[in-house]
Amino acid sequence: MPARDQAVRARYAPSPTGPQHIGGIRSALFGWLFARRHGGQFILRIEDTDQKRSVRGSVEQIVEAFAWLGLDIDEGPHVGGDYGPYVQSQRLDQYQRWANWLVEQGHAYRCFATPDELAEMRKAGRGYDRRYRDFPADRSAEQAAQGMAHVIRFKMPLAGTTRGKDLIRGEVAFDNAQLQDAVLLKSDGFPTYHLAHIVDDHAMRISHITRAVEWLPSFPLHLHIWEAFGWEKPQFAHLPVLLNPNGKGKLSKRRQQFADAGGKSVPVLVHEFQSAGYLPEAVVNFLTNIGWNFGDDREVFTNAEAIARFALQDVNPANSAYPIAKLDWLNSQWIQRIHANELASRLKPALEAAGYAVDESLLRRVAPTLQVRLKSLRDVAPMAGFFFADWNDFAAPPAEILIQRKMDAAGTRHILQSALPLLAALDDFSPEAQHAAIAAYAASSGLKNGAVFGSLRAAVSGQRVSPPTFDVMAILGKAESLRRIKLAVAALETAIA
RNA sequence: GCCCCAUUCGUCUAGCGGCCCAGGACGUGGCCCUCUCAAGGCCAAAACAGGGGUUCGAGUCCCCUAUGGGGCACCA
Repeated sequence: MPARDQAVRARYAPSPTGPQHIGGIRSALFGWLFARRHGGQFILRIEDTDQKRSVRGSVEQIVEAFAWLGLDIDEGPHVGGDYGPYVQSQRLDQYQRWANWLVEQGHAYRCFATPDELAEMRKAGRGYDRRYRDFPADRSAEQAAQGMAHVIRFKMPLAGTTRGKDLIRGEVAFDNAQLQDAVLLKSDGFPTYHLAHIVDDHAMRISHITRAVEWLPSFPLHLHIWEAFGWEKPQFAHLPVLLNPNGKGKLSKRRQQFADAGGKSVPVLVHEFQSAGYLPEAVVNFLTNIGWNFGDDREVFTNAEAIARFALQDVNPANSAYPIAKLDWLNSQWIQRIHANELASRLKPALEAAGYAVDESLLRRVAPTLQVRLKSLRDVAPMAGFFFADWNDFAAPPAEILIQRKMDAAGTRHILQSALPLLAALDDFSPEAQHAAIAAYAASSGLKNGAVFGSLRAAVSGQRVSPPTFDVMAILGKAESLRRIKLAVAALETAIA
């Protein structure tokens, strides 16, 4: 059991195509957990060899997403490292040099087929027919020297079977006759993924390639390229992917509606989780639990706890439907789990976003009452926003809020008027003291607790749903609580008159 | 069309030949607790895709079929 293995280096190598998608993050997370488990490094490399698809600002978004989730990166374009640059468009000379080396060694060849010719071949049903595979070397070099447009293709074996070891699936086998002579270097001098990632993973000493299953079909190609270079191969793990919540198709890149998720808009981009009020701890916990499990039936665990147990061999090879409903539960678990003061500081932005000017010491007193009743940080505004509105502006809520079930205006007014002197008489205005006084009143008056407590709740909070009434009053203070109750009494007077 | 990978409750999963008339979790339903909303506790319904093998014994191994996912680009 290697607690430390300096040789372990895993990486996340996304294309900079915009906001970070949760599917990509999940793949990255498994590589990250693996690296951390073995005391290794986790590297970020930007694969921007397709100029058309690159989106400005993507790197910043990736870095922000990882920072928010608490996944630290050891080397990358934003932090540097010994094996940079970590952006492929800055490594072009490497790819060209190695592509030419493969041609010289006879492992690859120049292909002068035009786009029209290729379209023709595709139309005919089969792929590229390898027409330049045996093109004489001298003519090939001559045409290239004349500046004739060409790509460099890899010479795949024409027969036999290629076997590879996948850490998750075990041995996988492919019939070489099915494989094509893939393009390594495009006519614009940019490499394809196939060439670039191998040159980089070798140069950056990557020990374990963790990537999504869609790469499995090109695994044999990559294996042959590694062999052609004569480089020591890393280990491979092809990770399962996330499917839409209904299990149909890969999880969509775009935010969208899913019937199976109750018509709710399902978050898929990292910033959507943040703005929806999910805790990063909950999001990471959620993702870690898909395709991998803690091992002792525990569902709620920290990153550190997961790291201590993580193994790629334990990853479930099957793709999974995106179990988004579980995230709400996990989020509420995490909201209960963090310290109340920590919750307070995380709640502040949500309140401010809702337009409240937040008094931090007040928020610290309110936070404990919210801990068991928030599913999302965003729920704080409807539940407890009233604490942060200007108290001077407080107005009694309408009668339909004040009057509880099976009660009328007169009865409600009577309850509030009776409570007033009882509360006023309390020297200790703690929730417990209030509860004792009011519960005694309810019992002696023959009223249900619900009717009494509910009337008070509505009077002081202005809401039907709120944190526990006596907690609310304790936080508001005796004077403010009494003032609000009197306001409610007055409102009911006019309702009756 | 060809190739690859996968297949346990609605969903996420445990299970690596006997400990499984299949366990946990979310969700759902019920009960309890309860000042609202929650949280919490208890209970319930709910699955080994189908068919062949191998074996004393199969959810676990093999084959076929079905279904799902992915790939077959000068995208990654």
